[in-house]
Amino acid sequence: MQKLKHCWFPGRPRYSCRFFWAEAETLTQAQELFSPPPVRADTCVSLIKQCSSLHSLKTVYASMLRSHFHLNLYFLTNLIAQYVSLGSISHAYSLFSSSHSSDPFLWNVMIRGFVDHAQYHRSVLLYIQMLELGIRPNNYTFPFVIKACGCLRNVEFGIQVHDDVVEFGYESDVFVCNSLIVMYGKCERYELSRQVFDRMPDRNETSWSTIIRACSLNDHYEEGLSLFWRMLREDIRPDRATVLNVMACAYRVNDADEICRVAVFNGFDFDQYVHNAALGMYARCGRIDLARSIFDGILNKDIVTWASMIEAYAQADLPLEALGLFKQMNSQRIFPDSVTLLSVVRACSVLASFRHAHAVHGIIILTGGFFNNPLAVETAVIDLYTKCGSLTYARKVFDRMQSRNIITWSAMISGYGMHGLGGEAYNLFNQMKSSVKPDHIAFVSILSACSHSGLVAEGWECFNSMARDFRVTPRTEHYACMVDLLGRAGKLDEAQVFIERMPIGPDAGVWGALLGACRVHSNIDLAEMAAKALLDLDSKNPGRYVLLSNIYASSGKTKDAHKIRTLMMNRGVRKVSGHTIIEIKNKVYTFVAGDRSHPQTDLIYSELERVMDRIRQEGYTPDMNFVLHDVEEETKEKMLYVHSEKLAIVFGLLNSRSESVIRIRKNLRICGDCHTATKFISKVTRREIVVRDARRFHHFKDGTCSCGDYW
DNA sequence: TTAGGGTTAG
Repeated sequence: MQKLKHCWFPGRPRYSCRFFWAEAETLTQAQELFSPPPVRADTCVSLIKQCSSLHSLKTVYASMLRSHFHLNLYFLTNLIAQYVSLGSISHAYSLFSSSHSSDPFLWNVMIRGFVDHAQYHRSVLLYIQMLELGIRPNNYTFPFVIKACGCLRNVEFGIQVHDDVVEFGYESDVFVCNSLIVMYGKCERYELSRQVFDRMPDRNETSWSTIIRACSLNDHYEEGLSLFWRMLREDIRPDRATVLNVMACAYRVNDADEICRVAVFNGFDFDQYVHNAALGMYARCGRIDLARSIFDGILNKDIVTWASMIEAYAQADLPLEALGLFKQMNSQRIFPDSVTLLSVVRACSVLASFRHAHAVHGIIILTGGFFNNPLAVETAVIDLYTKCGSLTYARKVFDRMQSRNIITWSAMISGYGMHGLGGEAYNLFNQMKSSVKPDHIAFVSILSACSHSGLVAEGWECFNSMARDFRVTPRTEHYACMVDLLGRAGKLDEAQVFIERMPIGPDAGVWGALLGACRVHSNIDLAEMAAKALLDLDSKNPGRYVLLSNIYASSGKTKDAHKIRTLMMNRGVRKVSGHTIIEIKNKVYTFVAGDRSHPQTDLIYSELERVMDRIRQEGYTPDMNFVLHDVEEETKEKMLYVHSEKLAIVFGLLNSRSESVIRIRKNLRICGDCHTATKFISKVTRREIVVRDARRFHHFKDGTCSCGDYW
């Protein structure tokens, strides 16, 4: 008996067969019978590249072992590259490790292999190891490593690699620079992208394409467009990628038309990618009709075409159209991918219909999870259930998930926050910390949850831990959450000092939070200060004007209130009209203030009178502050009792079973008087009423609201 | 052996 050591065996590329024992004679016979023919040097690489399966590649590798070609660096590099392209990163790395080579070509292939398989951390580690071993990276190494930094959103390491680029003399290489532009763009450091672009001695089409992409990723749409026009003026012909990138920058129909003209002129009139992007572009420009005609004009609709149109409807607040299209897609037997499902889920979230949410969740289960990103879809379902009012279902999905990432945890934490369960959100946040490092959005979720529940100490604790424990630098949205938290809790002076001490300039969100707190606690002086900053920073937002006007009105300063309304009109800012929707017996009904369009109008109004009488007897008094200058967007002529919330609730009372929960959705924040009235209605009718407004959920039961009047 | 592109969860 002897132990086999160097036999070929396709399943084990490192030619050790320690689990097999055989007689020496048997081995010799077997080798003679089954050994693959030796490979020839002139055909070795083409043989490797022809392999379309791991099995055939392993056979070629076995032949190479017989000829000792695995010791040839050129052959080995090709072999590793082929293992990578066939998806076996473990075999590739095993061969790479055994080679102990310091050839940068080989290292580049392995670094690229990790990047191609989304193992960005490993590619970065390999790059570090390469430097430690004194192997010089070259112009091919940097694009791979820089891409990994961009995908990891690790700008700190990206900057270090950029330093290496300079040190090794590749700062003028067009491939390296283009990679840097993308990496900085992805890491939200547009100014660095632009710096690289401006300093490039030579640019190619990709340089223009990538800088425009960096613009769209960082919301610098105007700059993206102007770079595109400049590119055309410099007689650089846009390629498909440039057209697609600039389409993501267009938010005006005129620009969209112009880009389409350029696209057609450059021969992209029959390009499906460009058609799909154009569809999305027109939808973003508010022309859903044009988006639909592009959709209808595409004869061979691919999955992206369908997903883009469904998403366009969802974004345009047309959820029923989105769901209708999804149904049409299913009837054509087109299997949805995860992106389509995410758009469908988003449409359902807009609809806030528990029944639809349940149905869509059912469809997702029926697909058997045969789509590329189940984690994203399950996370979206958690968000969907929380937005449709069911924390119980959201939590069930959360608990049954096999893996969770930071987005999953944040979705659940936000869900608790939206429903006023700050304590649960805080517990879950602490639980999360042991498995996942919180990012900046997770902190927004928890700070906002603390703010909605008045958890001041917990909010401070989380805020202070951000930079100290997790190296997350607070952004303006975190400061806004803290101002909201302090302001709602009545600590207006503390909120003001907090703003004064901010290391970054307060934005509209921060001032808006202070203004909102001033409204709750009737502090007119501070409100004026916040509003002064706000009306400059966020002059197009109608809610800001209405809020300030309301503050003036409720403190008797009707002239000032009127002045603000006039300013708003003069600046051409139009109010968003408020509406409330309710779903009854599989049908969705929409109400606006003073709505008389419904067939049951007479019945609704007489029932409304009756309900209002009953709640008055219970102690309800109308809050007249909301009469002349209603909370946000409804016309001031309307009387309180015909607010859309009350009409929808009464409609629900008339058309649902007495034991069922009434669920309504308001597109803006609930009016203060409606909030009070709904508490009374829940008491006198003994009905549970769930209101989802633009900010959060309110669960009304037995005369109280889950928000504790803290909204 | 290198860079960029249509839909995309908190």
